[in-house]
Amino acid sequence: MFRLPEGIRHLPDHLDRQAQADLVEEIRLVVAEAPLFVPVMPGTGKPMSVRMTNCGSLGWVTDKERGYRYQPEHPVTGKIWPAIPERLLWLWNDITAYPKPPEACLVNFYDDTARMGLHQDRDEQDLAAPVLSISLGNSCLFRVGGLNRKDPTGSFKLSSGDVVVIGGEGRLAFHGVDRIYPNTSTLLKNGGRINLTLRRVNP
DNA sequence: CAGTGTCA
DNA sequence: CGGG
Repeated sequence: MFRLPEGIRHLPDHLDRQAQADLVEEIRLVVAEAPLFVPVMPGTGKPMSVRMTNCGSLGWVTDKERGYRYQPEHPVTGKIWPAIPERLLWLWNDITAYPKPPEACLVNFYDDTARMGLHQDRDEQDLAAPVLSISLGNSCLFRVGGLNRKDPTGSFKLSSGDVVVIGGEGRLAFHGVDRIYPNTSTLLKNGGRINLTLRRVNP
């Protein structure tokens, strides 16, 4: 039997179509300034299947030598990240009510074959802050486990406009994306899925 | 022997 | 399955 960890809340269809389209437009501007890059595994340098960028005062990056970390600059252009769009800050306040604003908004782009293996979000110093996840575009199968990699897992579908809050005991739960369902949304004209995750890094 | 990896 |  699998129980979703306490602190992980799925808010289906939280954003209406217009709100989703507005976010996509904002993300287009972010990507124009901070181009998508291919993250690689620490140590091996093996590329991941997603492409990513960030906005905020800090962005999550990874490379072969230095591994996972947050830094103020884009790893390719060396420029500071664009600001987090205001509507995302409103959403963070509305949903989490966390007293400090997010410092990083990780933008993950999944093409229809991309996946994300089970992992924990533990590169943030402030583990008391929740992570807020927003799904745009094609649906995906999202998998959640427990605090240990081998704990039992369960999965559910995430659709465009869904929001997931990952906090409390679920904050360090393993999670990942098993697969993208092609042609399940018309929001992104070139297909794929965008996931935005808002994170507080410093306590 | 793990890995925000891959394949059957 | 197997790089580092």
